[in-house]
Amino acid sequence: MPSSSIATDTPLPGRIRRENGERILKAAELVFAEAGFAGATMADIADRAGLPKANLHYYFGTKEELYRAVLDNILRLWLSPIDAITPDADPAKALTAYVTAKLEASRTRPHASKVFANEMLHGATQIERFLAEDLRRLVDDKAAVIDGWVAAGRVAPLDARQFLFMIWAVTQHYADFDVQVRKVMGRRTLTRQDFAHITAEVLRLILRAAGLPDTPPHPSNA
Amino acid sequence: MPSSSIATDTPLPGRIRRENGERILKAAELVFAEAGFAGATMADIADRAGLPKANLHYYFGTKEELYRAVLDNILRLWLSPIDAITPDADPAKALTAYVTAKLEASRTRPHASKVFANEMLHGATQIERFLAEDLRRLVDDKAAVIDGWVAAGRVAPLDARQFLFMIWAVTQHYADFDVQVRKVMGRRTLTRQDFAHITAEVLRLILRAAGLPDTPPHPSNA
DNA sequence: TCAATTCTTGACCGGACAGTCAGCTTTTCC
DNA sequence: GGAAAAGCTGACTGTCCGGTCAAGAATTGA
Repeated sequence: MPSSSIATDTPLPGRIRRENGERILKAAELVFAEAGFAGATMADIADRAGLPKANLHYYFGTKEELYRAVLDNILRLWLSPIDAITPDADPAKALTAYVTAKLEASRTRPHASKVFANEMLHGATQIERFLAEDLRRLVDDKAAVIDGWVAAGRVAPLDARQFLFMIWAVTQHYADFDVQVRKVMGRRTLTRQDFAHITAEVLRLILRAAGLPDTPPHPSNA
Repeated sequence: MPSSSIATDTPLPGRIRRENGERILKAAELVFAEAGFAGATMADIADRAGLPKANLHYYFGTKEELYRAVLDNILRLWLSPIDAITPDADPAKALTAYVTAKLEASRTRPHASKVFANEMLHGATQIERFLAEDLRRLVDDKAAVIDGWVAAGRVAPLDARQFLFMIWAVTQHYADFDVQVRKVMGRRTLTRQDFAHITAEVLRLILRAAGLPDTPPHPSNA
């Protein structure tokens, strides 16, 4: 649907490849999210992308290659919002920004979250290295930042790694376990309003867990 | 392996059925946890149970029937520890008991947790009714209890449902995403000691989220 | 002991699925 | 305009897997 923009109509070498590649990746993310790697079929992905199956194999040699491409996209997406956590940021503001961004990702990209969760659940064979290297480094960094906050008395004493796990677990829960959330809350779907409420309540819990005072969101003019 | 107890050696009608049934269920839980429903094969389950494949179909007609039996076992297991949450319990004690029990379940029954998570992730088609009826009722009940605590000023203001989701998300995270936790913490496996540490830190966070004072665990003689 | 019941299992079947390929069309670039 | 490159696809194949079955072995209960 973004093909209605002006530039994409310009015929350029590689245009077809890029457009179809993206179409396939999008369909694949959806199908992998719904069915998992094993349960997904190339035929189903092809149908949802509106392309014949053989065409998928023209762009991505194998199912596993396609799956890895989907995961790559997701990992890139995954890491960025944590940038909010920096040594001299205000802890309450930084955590608010981070949690809000993670919940927003759960709302707008639930399929990405589910593919990631599924990969974890089944042993993370495709992204072991990512976890053990990139992610570990990142967590070490951010844990050091939070430790700094603790040492400076800016947040209450806590284990920074478990605190980060908690933020991940809670925010991704609303994408990964959305069925459970919906059934228990008696909703057919989770609306933007539902997510606004959830964000406020989750922020309250997480900020309080960090020993930060609840700041009721009143329109400030600072 | 529990066949070394005295009673089970006594030949009794139905003994074989029970023993083989349990063996298959145990193997199935493991394989479904590792591979998901679609990725699991009856042949693999049969191998792990040490039985020929045709025998599985004698006890459980179809793969789906076997899967449902595995899920039934898990759901029963899932609900029980929440009993700790009652109107006139001490909130700190009740929550400590609940969180500890949930983390202990993640440690001792990680496969059960993963099967459950996988079922959620892929739309909960087998347990929709359970979620919408049993679980919803239970959550309504327990949320009312927690609301009572809030109204009495015994815990800080919070949305009881999101608070329960948070406890579930965090505690189950250590079973479902164990790979991530291990890789990031640089552990090959999570030991009992690791879990003791995790339990203490998670409790600290959750109790503080509920506005309950941190009580450092010193040996009391009350 | 012996018939009825329960349990066991190798061999087999049909359908579904990932992946291939040869021949075709479209696009690119000079 | 035309050759080369890139893109497309229907038809096919080999494998894997859930499920069946018939014939036999073990267990039960009298």
